[in-house]
Amino acid sequence: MPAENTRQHIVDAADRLFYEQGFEATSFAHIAKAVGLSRGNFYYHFKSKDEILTAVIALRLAKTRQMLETWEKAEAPADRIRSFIHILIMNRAKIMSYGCPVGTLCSELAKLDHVAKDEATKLFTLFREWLAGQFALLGRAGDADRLALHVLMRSQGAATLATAFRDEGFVEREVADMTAWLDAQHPRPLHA
Amino acid sequence: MPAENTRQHIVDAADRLFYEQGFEATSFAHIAKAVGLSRGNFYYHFKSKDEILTAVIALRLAKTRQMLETWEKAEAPADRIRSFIHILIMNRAKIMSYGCPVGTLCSELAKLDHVAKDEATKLFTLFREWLAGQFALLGRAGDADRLALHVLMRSQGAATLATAFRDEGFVEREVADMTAWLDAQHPRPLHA
DNA sequence: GACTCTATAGGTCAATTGTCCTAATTCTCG
DNA sequence: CGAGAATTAGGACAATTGACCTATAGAGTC
Repeated sequence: MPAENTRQHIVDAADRLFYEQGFEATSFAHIAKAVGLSRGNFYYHFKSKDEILTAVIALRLAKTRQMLETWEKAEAPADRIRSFIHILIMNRAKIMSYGCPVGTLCSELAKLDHVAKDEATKLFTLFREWLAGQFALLGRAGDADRLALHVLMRSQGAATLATAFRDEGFVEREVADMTAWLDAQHPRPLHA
Repeated sequence: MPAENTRQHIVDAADRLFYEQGFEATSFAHIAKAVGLSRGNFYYHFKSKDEILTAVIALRLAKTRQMLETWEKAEAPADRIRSFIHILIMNRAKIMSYGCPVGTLCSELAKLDHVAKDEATKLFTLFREWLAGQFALLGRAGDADRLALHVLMRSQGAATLATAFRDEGFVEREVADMTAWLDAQHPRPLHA
């Protein structure tokens, strides 16, 4: 029982630290201190640092799926997409400090040419396919994937610039722009 | 004479390695090996790793200014902005492997809460102000900065997704989209 | 040739890295 | 309780990190 608990604590701490400091810059000692565990004990739960990374990515995938499910509660696909866009507002404080958790992780793993980089990209794929599904429901099945990538692209760009300039007003303006763009994609509400 | 030469070699190698592997992941030994120099000798040219980073950022700022000057050769401001947009095409191979040199550096330094992070942001500011200047020439002085940030945002988003998905077609489509958007910003060519 | 300044090599330093091992503790269940 | 498994602590490992040091080679000047 405490085993699964400890494991979860480790993954939670690693998840936070990988986001705030980056994967490479976060050491076993950092995670151990955050969890209040001895360094040696780590290797009972995880055989390597890469294994922790895999667990963190799996956790993020699960959390993301859960978040997407929550957004499905909204009736209108456009409202669901708005939920996605509004993460930028909801998490603006953390984004201005550490960027987008998905984008920065993928970029770092790409530079390191890490084995798990494709696994991390699945986080993007999850959003991509979900967004495409919503655009299809909006009657844009023909270019749903293109539109999904467009929304992803704008979110990523906004997050990167938000981190660099630390400008809250910029984030709000970009979200407003993006929402306006979204409305222009489905002139007649609910035409599905 | 060979001193300035060696120093330049170090900065060039560090510039490349910081881009390809990231700042944190690049060690003195890596740079030394790349230049073919002994590790110890480094401290004659640079007192610390941060000092090399400062030199690299200064180099990139200088290179960027030079690049912007080159683009000014184009008569029409819209063509100049198109030059900027086309970096995505020109450097697509490297971008798909390592992302945007500016965006990824700023993101990494933000996570590390590094002293030089504001200095790195100046790279963005350079593009931002130059782009705003071009939009002003297009008769959009009123919202020139907003438009400049928009172009920067799209470039950053496109670069991040290009790295994650390694999709060359996506980059080309985004550049086409962005160019179309640009044309829509100045209906009458050269209205300045 | 002696002197000075620049530049380089190579060694040393403590600290930290990821990894592994063993001994001890705690827990579970018969 | 007691046997066995699950979990933990703490140390040890070689390798690497950024940083510093001294000795020396080289070039140029007086």
